[in-house]
Amino acid sequence: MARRVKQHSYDHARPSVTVDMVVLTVVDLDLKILLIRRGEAPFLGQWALPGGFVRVNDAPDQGEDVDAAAIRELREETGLRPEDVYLHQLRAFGRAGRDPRYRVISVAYYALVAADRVRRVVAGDDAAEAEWFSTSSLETMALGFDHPEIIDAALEHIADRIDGDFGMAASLVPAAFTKAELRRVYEIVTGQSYDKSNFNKRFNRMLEDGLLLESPGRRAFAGPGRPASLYAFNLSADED
Amino acid sequence: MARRVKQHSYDHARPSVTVDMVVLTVVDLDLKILLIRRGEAPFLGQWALPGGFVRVNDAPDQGEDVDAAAIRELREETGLRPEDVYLHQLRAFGRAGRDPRYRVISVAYYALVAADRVRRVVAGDDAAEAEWFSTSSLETMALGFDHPEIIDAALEHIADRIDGDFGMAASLVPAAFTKAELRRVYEIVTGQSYDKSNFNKRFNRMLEDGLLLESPGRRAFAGPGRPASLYAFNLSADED
DNA sequence: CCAAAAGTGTTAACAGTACACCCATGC
DNA sequence: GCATGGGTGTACTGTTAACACTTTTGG
Repeated sequence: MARRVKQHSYDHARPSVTVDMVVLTVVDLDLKILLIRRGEAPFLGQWALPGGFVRVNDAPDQGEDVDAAAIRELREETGLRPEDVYLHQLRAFGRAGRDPRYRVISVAYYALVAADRVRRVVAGDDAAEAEWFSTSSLETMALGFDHPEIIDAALEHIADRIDGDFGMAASLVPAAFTKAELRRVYEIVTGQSYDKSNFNKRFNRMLEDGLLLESPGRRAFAGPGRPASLYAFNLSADED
Repeated sequence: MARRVKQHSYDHARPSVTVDMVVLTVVDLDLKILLIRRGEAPFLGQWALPGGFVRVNDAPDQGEDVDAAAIRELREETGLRPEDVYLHQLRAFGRAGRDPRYRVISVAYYALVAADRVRRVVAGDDAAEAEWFSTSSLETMALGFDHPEIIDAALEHIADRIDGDFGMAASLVPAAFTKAELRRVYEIVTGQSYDKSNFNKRFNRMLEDGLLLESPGRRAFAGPGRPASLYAFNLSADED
């Protein structure tokens, strides 16, 4: 086994590193994911996750943080800033052969965003088109790379954690929302159904604990039934 | 912004990618972590996490999977095989400057292993020495790189998840163990204390559910008190 | 009045908590 | 016997789950 590393040089081959973004929003009682249609090989013309290379160099600044690359890609492809979303690193995906061209290791992130904060969807410079798809329609699509695996892992991770992390639900709901809207977000993300009364009891506890605030007297706009009260997350409160 | 990627070549700079291993075991009522004393720059002579470069190339096989690199490093530095441990990817650490030499992105893994499965500790070819340290003694040590951050993230991740993942506790306990031994593992990993009676009730439920098996009639060896019964995890049962 | 959606109350089952107590063994 | 650790029982409490019910709006 050869000695691999000397003091200020290296003789091992390096992989490319990318970030892949699983950007999700809830709209029309459905969980939607942002995909881009690839404008380049490989998988030209197929849908795939937005993302791109982490910009690195060896000296002196070494380029951007991997987290910064995720934030940059998010802004380039959606116009969203990190304070508008719940952004979290999922994990690295590093199977050999996952990119047929050359060795690429990808760090996957997911971003949860409320539908009313989605301003524009801009195709980046390696994307021809961008579009929101229902996550339930993905099975029939031929996505590029190992992106189906990344998406599945992200959806499972989110479904497992949203019940214990108010920030996740908060990021998927408009600034002012009704109890029913919040409940539907939980139902859509986890796939479970939540009893209205029992959910409201949890909701009321969060109000008492100061995690939620009543949005001043206003009510949701007209529909067939009784108008609902509006609430907002208390962003200055600590969770738990 | 320049076009970056053509069909079968690339013109962007690449980072090195390493795996870092947080290898933990419980011994003497303490959670211990395996560290190696670095035999090379940077941080020569300081303690750091075991790990090494992911071996990649561009064609045709592209080298080893990142997961395979973690398994290889584990075996090289501890002699442990993946079936002897609970091995899990934590996440990627990719801050610029985390390695002072050149740009290195690291994928961190943690491995939980029972003290009786630890056979030997072998220093790899870039490590001079290897030793187990109490995790509570790390604050006073000057570890290399961003390894304190990685270790903190791993310990927090494990403490948050061990209560819901029997596999983690199972990997930290010998093949046959007593209720008290298992309880102490939970206490040491989470930092909480568990009421003996209440823990036994959970334990007995796991017995009824077939997740645990009574180890035939044998008893733990001598001490001042009453000998305890021995149990084993039912590895063929599905968790939940 | 009726339909639809918001919101409340009631009950039983279950799991977690805090204890007190008994059992088996070495010395 | 007594100290030490293993093991059980009980009463209290809070949370969840299932379901029935009332309230407020538009048509």
